[in-house]
Amino acid sequence: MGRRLTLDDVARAAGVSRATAARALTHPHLLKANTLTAVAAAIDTLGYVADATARALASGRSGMVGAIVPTLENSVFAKAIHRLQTGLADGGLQLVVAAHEYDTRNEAQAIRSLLSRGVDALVLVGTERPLETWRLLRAGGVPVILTYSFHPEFDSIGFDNAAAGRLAAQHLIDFGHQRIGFISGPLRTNDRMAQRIAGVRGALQSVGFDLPSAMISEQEFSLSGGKLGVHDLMSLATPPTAIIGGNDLIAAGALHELRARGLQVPRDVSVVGIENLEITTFTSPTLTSVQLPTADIGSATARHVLALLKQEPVARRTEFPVSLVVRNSTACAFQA
Amino acid sequence: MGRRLTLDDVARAAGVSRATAARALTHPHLLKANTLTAVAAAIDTLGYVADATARALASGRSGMVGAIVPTLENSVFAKAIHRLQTGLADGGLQLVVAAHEYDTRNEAQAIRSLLSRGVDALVLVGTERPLETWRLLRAGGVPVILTYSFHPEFDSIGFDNAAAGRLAAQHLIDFGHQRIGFISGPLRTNDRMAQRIAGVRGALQSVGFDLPSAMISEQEFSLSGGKLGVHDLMSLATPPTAIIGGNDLIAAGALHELRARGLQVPRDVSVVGIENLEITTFTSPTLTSVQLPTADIGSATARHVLALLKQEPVARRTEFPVSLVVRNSTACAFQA
DNA sequence: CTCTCGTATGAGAACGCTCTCATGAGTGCA
DNA sequence: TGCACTCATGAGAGCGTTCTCATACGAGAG
Repeated sequence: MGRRLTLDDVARAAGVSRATAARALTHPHLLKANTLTAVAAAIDTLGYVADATARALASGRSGMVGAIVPTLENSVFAKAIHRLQTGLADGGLQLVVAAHEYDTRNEAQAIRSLLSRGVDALVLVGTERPLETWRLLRAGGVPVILTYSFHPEFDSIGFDNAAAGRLAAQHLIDFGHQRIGFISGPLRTNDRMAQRIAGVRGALQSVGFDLPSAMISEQEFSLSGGKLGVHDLMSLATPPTAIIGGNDLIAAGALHELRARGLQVPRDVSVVGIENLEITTFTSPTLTSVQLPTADIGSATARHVLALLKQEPVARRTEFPVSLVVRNSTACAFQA
Repeated sequence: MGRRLTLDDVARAAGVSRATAARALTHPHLLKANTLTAVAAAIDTLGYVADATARALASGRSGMVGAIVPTLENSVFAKAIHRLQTGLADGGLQLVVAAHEYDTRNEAQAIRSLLSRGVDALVLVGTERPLETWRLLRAGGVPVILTYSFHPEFDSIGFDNAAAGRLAAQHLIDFGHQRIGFISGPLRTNDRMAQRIAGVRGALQSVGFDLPSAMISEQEFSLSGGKLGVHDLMSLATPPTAIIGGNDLIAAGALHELRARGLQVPRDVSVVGIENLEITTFTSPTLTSVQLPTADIGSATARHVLALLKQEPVARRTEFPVSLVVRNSTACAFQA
């Protein structure tokens, strides 16, 4: 196949210098109309495609954005990453992804790897990471965008996780519930979940109740996680009258397990989810849930990165609202 | 912060030439033990990190692998991509992802973009794409790995989609069902779904029945898709006595909608899903489903790419088995 | 004691682009 | 007609590696 086509080939074919051919690609407005078309024609007939690597080396911009998430298997991240990718692609940027699986060492490793690759921006999830990693980020010389949590020092795009917890709890409190259980996802390196718990606890405490640690069951983000969580919580001497799931999958699993145990939802136990996935309308009863702006985070992050790289002004902080969607899994507590 | 640290800095600090410093990184066995340690020490104290871009330009290998999937929002791809990414990372490779959203033009665009980026390998889904795109792939000069489908010309890793359909259908046929409906996912640019349908049709035809096109409802890959599909199929003059969902989400949605319509599953209608997600054990009744090797495909693809780049011999074709997991959503057909 | 070979290192040319600076051709004004 | 100025293009030096080729140094063979 001969060697790769280079800009020199294009230049020769178009009868111009390499510099001019290059300009046709990167600064077309600097060229006279007919030289531009000549170069364009040459590019077309030859089928030339610029080498992004060489371009990156010479320009110092790679056209790539790195994103490191806990896992792609969780829909909350899969959806956001999907939107992020398509949004970036529209702006001509490529997305490089990595999953750290809730391990800060993997994350640090991935950050190093992406930085050495020269990504133009780095998208991370959450704010919980060792000092050394923060140092790495500051020294990276690359814009860092934090998602799903907020940080005073870095650009952040997310929502108020505590409010999500508070909203769920307040709804239950309004129904007269005092003993609320929380089935959380993995808590290791997961400030989002910690904040949701804090929100629930705050709501309870503000009306004189509490969320003791026995009322918190740490599980996987899955239907089975919800099931196991119910097993935990309902085995307590004084089991909760309402349960909040760390996400909808957990809540749906909890719903299922409660019914399997012969308990009626919401008559015996109320259940609230967080995320407001499609599944909330397919459970029985349908699941009250806190709507999370998952897709918004992805597209807003894409827009943010694009603006940043175009040197356009951007808000350092974007916070999307959360809201409660009431369905049939919640009702008044019947006091014993 | 001063300028970026380069190999020359390392060489100077270690008192060797740049070539030697470079060798310490890429061909350490060529160096005398003490020069190697000297360079290693210099790298360590300076905190040098090689510039992957420059390395890519000079070596012709980028250390990046491109993957283009229809969407990351479908768990079948999210899971495989997750495994692919972690597998590649273990081998020091970075994953660049793109989603084409079932549009071949987006896919071609993404392929071009990734090729220009110099990815060392390209992972694609399915075999349905315009001739021009195939030409692009052949001319790309980069190993291409096809997943979820097989192709005689390119390395392929997947499973037999027709068998998945056949397995589901045969199970229903064994239960005496003759009129089987299929609620498929999007059919555009989706040979996997077409093959599953072909498998169902083949099984039916081999026992003298058929799968008329009226018995196929094309929907989104979602719970609602299943719901709408049931709406379609059960409105027929002679509705099916069994329904196969293009994936588990569709099947679960169908299950839900059938019950909402007062039909009992499996007494009145049997339902089979494909993928065997966790949700199959949380529906009521639990959902019979065809187990797909989703995660296997991701990790096998990672291994395949790694072997390919190390010039190790690899099987051109890897096919994982599919199997039927029988649960409570299927039973004998009651003939009218 | 020379000749040859192998091993460890150095020198410097790529890799394919971008970008600064220099140059030449027009343009408008005095 | 000449001068300053702008606009379009060319020349060539990087960007930070890798890799080929050349070289220096020992060691073993004749």
